[in-house]
Amino acid sequence: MSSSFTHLLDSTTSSSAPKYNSFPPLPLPLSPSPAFSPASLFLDSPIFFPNSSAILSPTVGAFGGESFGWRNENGYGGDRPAVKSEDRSYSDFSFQPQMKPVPTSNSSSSALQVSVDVSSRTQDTWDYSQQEASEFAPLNSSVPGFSSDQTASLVQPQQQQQSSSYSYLTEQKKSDDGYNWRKYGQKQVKGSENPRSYYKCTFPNCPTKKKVETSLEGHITEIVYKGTHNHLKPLSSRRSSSSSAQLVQPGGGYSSSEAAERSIGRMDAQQDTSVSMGEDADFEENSQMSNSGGADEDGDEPEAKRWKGDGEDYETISSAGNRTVKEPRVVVQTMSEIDILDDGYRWRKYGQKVVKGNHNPRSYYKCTFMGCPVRKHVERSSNDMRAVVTTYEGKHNHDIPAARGSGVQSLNRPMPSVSNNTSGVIPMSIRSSTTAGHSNYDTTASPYLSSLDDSRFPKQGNQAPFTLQMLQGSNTFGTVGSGGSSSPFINQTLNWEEIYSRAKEEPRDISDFSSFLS
DNA sequence: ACAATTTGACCAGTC
DNA sequence: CGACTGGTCAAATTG
Repeated sequence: MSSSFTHLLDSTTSSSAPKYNSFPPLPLPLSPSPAFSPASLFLDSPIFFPNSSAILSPTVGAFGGESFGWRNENGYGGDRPAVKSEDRSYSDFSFQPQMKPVPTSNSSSSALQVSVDVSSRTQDTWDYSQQEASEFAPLNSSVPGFSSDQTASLVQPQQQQQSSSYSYLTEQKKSDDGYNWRKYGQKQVKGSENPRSYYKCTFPNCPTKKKVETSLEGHITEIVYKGTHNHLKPLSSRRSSSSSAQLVQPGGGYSSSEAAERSIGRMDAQQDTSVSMGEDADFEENSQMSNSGGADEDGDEPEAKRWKGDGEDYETISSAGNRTVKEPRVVVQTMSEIDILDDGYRWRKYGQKVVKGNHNPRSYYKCTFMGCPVRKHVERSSNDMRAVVTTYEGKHNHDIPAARGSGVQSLNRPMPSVSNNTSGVIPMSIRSSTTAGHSNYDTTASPYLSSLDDSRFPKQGNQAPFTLQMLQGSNTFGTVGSGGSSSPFINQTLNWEEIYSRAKEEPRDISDFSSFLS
């Protein structure tokens, strides 16, 4: 944590105001200068992805960032409420215990908005501490043109927080972190007497959600973010409505912010009907992920993510070090493939269920390797009986068990999984455009990707040859970072919900895929 | 009349 | 297979 920032906050914040710890200094060699070039950011950033696919796709970071797993981060401070993000490595800020009871979503910020001229920064700082470090960073790095400002802000926490002398009234009317949120649910969860409230970012198509637990007294005890904002913070002066939300254009103005937004937005498109197809089309045309035969967007759950209940709690899987990343992966295989296909791991079936929208039962499996968190579920596509959709969640923390018929395995293995690094690409993974878009994979796999192109890629005889391009396309939206990545920015959770929803909702993907295979 | 919130029902996933 | 849980939806309610 950057002690300086923290101190600043502490010293400037009134006792009644929540205090946030900032993220540790970011390793990004970014310059806050207006002249800052997104391109340079992209190239110079430590989080730059070595893998070409990642580079090629502007969406990698962006969408990846969208990932929807809930990110949890524990606040520093023992008694402080914990702010979580899926990636536990991001620990960033905490609230003061003495925070007064305020509406869950409005815990802090008020003061921030006071400083108009730096509103964006102010907010950024705040957000940053909460989530942007994790969420935006990926976006910035991966989306050319995406606001360098934000990134810069990460590096330079501003002091806006000082204005902490805000009134609660103000606070209550504004979102705590500079974003506008809409509450869409509240529930009493087991094991805690504190009610949990669910919020969605009101910015059109933004997939970000957060859940906030408050004590009976109204103190926020925990905040968990899910997904990444695909836009800049709304100007403080007009935060009121989602529709009116404005993008902050920091000083040099990055024209790309719009593009970034758009591209990102696509992920959510499904979620939000407001997204026009035309935009989508544009997006694809302009984006580098065009080839995707299936790539799609979104991160976690952003687009369409919605199948009902999408917000499931994703299981977080620890990848390397502190990070926990959820990574749903969807693999579509034809029945014939399935017969011979074995991913090399051993699975224990622990459940089966018929889910809405597909009368075919979905089985649920867990990897039997001790301590391995990976799960998968398999179901026959409702749209194409020849296809089976397998969705993986998590990364194997071990190598493939001793072969049981090794030869074939290597060829068919749908998901390469190498210790923590499975992330990346899933060989064979076929993702429809939509699916891909949602993908939450961790493309971090930079190292992974590079390996993808060859050995890891299935090259079965009659199987459709997957090209690197295809892989890239599929990964395009993958989430950034994760496994093993040391950079907090890189981590993103997967949107597995979206992947999921897409697989279910967009038959076309599956069929395309099938045809592709056949 | 409108927007935001509340709240019971529904769903997917897990046991 | 059914019970349970957390997350989401969406109608009803509130401001």
